[in-house]
Amino acid sequence: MALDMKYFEEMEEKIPRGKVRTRFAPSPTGYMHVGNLRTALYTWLIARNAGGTFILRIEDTDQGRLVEGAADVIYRTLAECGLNHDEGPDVGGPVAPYIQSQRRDTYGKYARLLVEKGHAYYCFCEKTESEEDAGDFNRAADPCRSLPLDEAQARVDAGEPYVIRQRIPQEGSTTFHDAIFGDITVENKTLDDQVLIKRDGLPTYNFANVVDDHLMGITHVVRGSEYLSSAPKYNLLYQGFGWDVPTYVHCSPVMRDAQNKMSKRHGDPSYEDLKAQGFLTPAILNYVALLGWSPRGDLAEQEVFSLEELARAFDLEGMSKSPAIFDIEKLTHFNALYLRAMAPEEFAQVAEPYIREVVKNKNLSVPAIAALLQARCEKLTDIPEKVDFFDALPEYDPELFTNKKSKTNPEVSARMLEAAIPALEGLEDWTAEAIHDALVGLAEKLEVKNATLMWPVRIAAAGKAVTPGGAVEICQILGREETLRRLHLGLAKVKA
RNA sequence: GGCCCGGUGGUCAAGCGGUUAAGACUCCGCCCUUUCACGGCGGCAACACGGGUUCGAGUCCCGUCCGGGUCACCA
Repeated sequence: MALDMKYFEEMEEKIPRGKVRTRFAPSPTGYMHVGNLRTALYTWLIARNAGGTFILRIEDTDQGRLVEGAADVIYRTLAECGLNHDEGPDVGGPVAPYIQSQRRDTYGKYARLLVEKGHAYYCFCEKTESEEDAGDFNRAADPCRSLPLDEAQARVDAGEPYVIRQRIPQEGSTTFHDAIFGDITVENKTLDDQVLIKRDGLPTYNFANVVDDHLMGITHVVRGSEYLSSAPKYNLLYQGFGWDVPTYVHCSPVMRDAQNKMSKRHGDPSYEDLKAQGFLTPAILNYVALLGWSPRGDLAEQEVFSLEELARAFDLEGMSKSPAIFDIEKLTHFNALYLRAMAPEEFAQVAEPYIREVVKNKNLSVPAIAALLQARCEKLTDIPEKVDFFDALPEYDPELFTNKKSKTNPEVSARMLEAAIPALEGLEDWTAEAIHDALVGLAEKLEVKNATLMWPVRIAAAGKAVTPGGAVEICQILGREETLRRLHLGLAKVKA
């Protein structure tokens, strides 16, 4: 069977050239790791920073690991994060298809081409797992390596099962360049004749990757540093085909602690999990971007970045070589920053479901409660436990009326509440200003500091020691009737 | 174990031969104050170790130690 050179020529002609092209190439597992998300982000940033093209490619060559609907998680996450792709399975593009399982015949053809060029060979051996595991498989001793091509071809034609292996030079060394790590050289004898085409006819990740990256015109190959050690083999593959080698960008991993990568298995949160924990997408992206990359020059001090700002500021120079430990506390800090930076209406909108989880009373104003919360929560999930007292006055200990700094105790509190009740009862308008003025005026009249009066009022109104907002805001939100009811209850409690 | 990579406070992270070694998170103290937050101010805390090179080394070289990755018909 002769090679159809026309096919290869046509494939070459389709390749877009002249612009930066990057690709995010996940294998569909059903969830988005934080590390994956960061890789996607960096890949997107490199493309956007250069005015290039960002491509999504699905790598599903492992038939044993297919997960139903897993690709949807990827589409949804990228869209939600604003990491829009210019080409991909769902939007098409000049070098479609973008799903590896649909490119099967391509890999076979290119593998055959490589065999023809002498950089790969058919292998009919069935090595046992123990042989492979022991690492004592001696490539040079593989009889298939030196099998004449026509002989091998005959066996293939006869239907004998085979794999195709890369023929690594026995001598010399291979040097490749990585944008983050610089030049790395390894001895060829430390490389093995890796399988390119599996017995089932599908390509291995390593081979499909090289073929697709070339055929899709990828200029920057961004991936995890776990691929650093297979990069020399990639180089040899590119050279074997006579293709230009892309710029490698190997990103160090996101760790859960000093020795373990973040992983689903250890129960580390995925992107979806973080959202469920009350984190905002832009805050997650911002934090994750800075985990492994830092801005230079004028921007060196900046820590809050929108996606657009990141795209403008991003550069390979700022990438870190060492692994970074994911710190939920710092993510929390970024989240708090984003929460506070929101317009009050916007915050009220995102906070509403969390407020309504515990505040069922429709008479209580969500925007008013949200206003108290905005500077007081770091995650949306902090909200419910902070505002539960609005709906129902909790059981509380009269000891709460005692506070040293405010100079209150049960006796003082009784006196304060007795004075506060008529003062509030007589108010014309139930506004924060009116309540504030009435109470401050009363404190002045009683010749006590504000806190001495405010403390018992707040405790009686809320029934808990720590509340978002002070006595004035709480009373205002509660409304006149409910406030007075609670103050009377408090008075009774403190006199008992 | 072989090969490859990495190593600045607890964490992220500036630094690219000459700095009192930035900044952020966390923690602590103070101020503000109607509790708590927010905000403001201040503080604790680091160049893994040993040799070189150099007038001078966190920055360059070598070694040691520690950590990670990889050695699949998984990606």
